Amino acid sequence: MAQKSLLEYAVVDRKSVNETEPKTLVSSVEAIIGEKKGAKKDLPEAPANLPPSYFVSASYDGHLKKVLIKLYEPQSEKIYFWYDNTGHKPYCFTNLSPYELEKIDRLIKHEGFDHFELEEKYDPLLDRNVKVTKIVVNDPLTIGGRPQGTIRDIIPEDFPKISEEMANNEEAKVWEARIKYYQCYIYDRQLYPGMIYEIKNGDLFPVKLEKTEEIIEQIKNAFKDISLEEVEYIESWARLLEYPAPKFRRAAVDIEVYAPVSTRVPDPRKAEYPVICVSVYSSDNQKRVLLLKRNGVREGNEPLPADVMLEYFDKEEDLLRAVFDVLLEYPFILTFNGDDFDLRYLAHRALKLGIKKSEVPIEVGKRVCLLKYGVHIDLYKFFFNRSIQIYAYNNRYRDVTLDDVGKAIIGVEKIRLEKGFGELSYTELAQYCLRDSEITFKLTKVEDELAMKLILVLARISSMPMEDVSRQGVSRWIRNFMHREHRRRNMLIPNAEDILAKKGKTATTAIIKGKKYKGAIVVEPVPGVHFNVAVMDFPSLYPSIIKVWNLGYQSILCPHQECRQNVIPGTPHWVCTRKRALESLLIGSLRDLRVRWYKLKAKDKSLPAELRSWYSITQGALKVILNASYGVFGAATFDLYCPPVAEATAAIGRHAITQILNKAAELGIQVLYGDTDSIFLKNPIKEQIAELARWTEHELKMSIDVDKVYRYAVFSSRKKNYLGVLEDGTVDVKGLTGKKKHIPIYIKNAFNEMKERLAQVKNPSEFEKAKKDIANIVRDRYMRLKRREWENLSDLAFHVVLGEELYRYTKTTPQHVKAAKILEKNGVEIRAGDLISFVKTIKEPHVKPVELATNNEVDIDKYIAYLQSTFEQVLDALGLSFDEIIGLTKLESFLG
DNA sequence: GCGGACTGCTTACCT
DNA sequence: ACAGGTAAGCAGTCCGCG
Repeated sequence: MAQKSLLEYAVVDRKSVNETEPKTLVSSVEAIIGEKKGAKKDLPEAPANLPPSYFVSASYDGHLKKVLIKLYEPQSEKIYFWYDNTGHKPYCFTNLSPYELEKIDRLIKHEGFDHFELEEKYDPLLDRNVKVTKIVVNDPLTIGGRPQGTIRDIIPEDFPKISEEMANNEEAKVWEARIKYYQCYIYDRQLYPGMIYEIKNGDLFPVKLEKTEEIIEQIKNAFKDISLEEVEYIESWARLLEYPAPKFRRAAVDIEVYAPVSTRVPDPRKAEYPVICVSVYSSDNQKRVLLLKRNGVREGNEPLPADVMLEYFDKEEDLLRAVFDVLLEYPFILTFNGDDFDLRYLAHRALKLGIKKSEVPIEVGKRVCLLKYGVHIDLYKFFFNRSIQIYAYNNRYRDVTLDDVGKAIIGVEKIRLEKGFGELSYTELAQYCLRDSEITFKLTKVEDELAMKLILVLARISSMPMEDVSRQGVSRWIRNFMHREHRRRNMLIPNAEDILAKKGKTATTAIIKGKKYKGAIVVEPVPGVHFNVAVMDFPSLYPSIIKVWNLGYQSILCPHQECRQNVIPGTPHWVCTRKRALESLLIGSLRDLRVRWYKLKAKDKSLPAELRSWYSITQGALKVILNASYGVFGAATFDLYCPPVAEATAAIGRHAITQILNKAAELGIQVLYGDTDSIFLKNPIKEQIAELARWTEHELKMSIDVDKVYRYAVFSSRKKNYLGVLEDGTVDVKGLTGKKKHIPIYIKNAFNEMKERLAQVKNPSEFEKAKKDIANIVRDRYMRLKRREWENLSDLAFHVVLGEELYRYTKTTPQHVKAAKILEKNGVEIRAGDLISFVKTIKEPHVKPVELATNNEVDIDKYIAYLQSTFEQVLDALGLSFDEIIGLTKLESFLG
């Protein structure tokens, strides 16, 4: 019965429609609708009515000159298209009057030019309203995006030629000319990607859910103590975060291409070799492997799961068409590196085989590959994102490869191949290929579909389509929600160069050479073992500072005379007392919502598990955004780049922690260590902690609380290097070499043994025995090294990421680069980002890729030195010496 | 010509 | 394409030294 209504909402890719090839389009439409006859041949209308559906994507249709919104209807699990019907057009702003603009021929006669409108907007840099002219055009490319002849270039180029007769000294300026048109549309219409909409009589309406609205009322009530303006923001954030997520019907796709030289990856732009295998692994339990029949290939007898469908194709073209059917069927398609390889290869290969462009359901872009029907998520891009890697997945994976990410997150690794694709039997190939799409799919399934939901939540926060949010970095997410709010409040979005000209200067000196301003304070640790250590910290210190101190590009160094007394400690900068900065409000409300609602709800055992998991995902997404919210102001690539804002934030942070340090001393508490936003207190009593918290709240207007208590902590004399054992026996290791992921497992294993032993220590008296055991662990590892006892040479390998392309190392040649160069000579393709594994050898150049090395060339002394330095970081704090531990051994072995 | 002191480069980590 | 601060190891350079 759902089928019938589907016909009404005919799902159609209008983008592919053109005069020459209407028929092929219709057939793909029929495939989607599942109806062979009766489909319209002319341009079908957008659905007149559509039940509640998720806004998952937006783009611009160059043929229709309209914004296209893709809606995912969760009942039918299909994508429906909605085209703008409001007549919204692209535009930008200028300070020139229409009268002046009339004189610019290239503008007036531009084929895309439509008309002018006069508008008044608030200019946040001047803190007053300004009159601007809105230049409305028919096509986004008229404003920008082409190499020349666009409005954003014409105006500054041509105005000086006429300005004399205009008797105007003003500089010609253009604003908001670099915003993607579909984003502009989303902001103006106040649409929220990721949220639920319905279509009624052809119009798009947001859907309200009563249940969710009730929760939002609860949240508002929980924030009765703060200003109305802030509650408004909290409410709108909460709405974006509380609305439920759908089930995502999706399929992971992976392809294998025949390659004559097995070490060389085929070029997806040339697509010279046949696609020999494609696997599909979907949320509706389809496991398919499509294989190309080739001469002389064995059937093979590798075991495959019983529910796998193997499909053989005589012609490659048919295989590709079958894959395209998959791309037209699933609303969400997952790949790992599909932008650069799988989808790109498929598209080019299809054209090469004579398939018409209109029949290829892939939109090939410069850097991305999107789909005509659904949403393509390239998980490589998503997992590559540093913020996602660190804050959402806690640095669990190191190397952004399907193998490493799969191993770390779902415990499934790629199948190792001994031979090239050309020599594999069908079943070997199928097994290999299917594993890849299996991992790809499961990466989005694990932890209650964390990856999909994160993308959804981030799309809501940032007002971006799911495709964009999964591919772009945190600074884009932040920029976009700030742009959105500028538009919503009728604020002119400033040009980066104008912010910089007015507020680009920093006034402090960084400790690190080449940095722009001074950062955080790290307190010198007190070396040794300390029992009962309380760690107090400011939750989200920098976002709190931005909130409390009203920081933002508009408020710092504001134009008002009376604000100049409101100086930021440790800087000559002042901050506005008259007007609230937008960033302060946005980041502040997000911070409060996370700390005071989502973090609590994520831990609330009284909630059903499913809801709790959603809250946990949400607070994680907020963490990612908040953690970056200060840094972006110091990043030149950020559109609202404003170095004094970042500098002020750090300066206030230093001020805050210094004040606390003084207060702690005054209260007679010994501070063992501190870093940026934390202080480690030795054996404090409850009253001291309470007083410190009370004082901070009162004096600094920021909260501080006990984050954790270590049964004991071990400090060396090094900053950012310590070890703490929690009450439950968990061992926190920070910064120590033994934790770093590049060190050989051989050394790491010994370190972990020590860690386990330390976890058992409960009080000072138990320490003595533990010390002996630890000495034994070290000694044992040392002796085994001396005797050259190891199971596998790979246990001795160092693993270092190649940060640059090989040829770019011109200043020095680090060891991993030497190893990489040797690999390259051996025909292995090496690229930036690759993880290089090497062992230290006796002979020049003292390194060798582990793949090429043998046991007897290992330089034992180098490993002993490494073992020593790794352990000394802990041993000296325990009052043990590596040399003594080993010296004893020498004596013992001498005595036999 | 050699070795120690030093600086700079690179990576991995902490907040 | 978020920031600055810290540690470690190695590469490369400078300087003194019969």
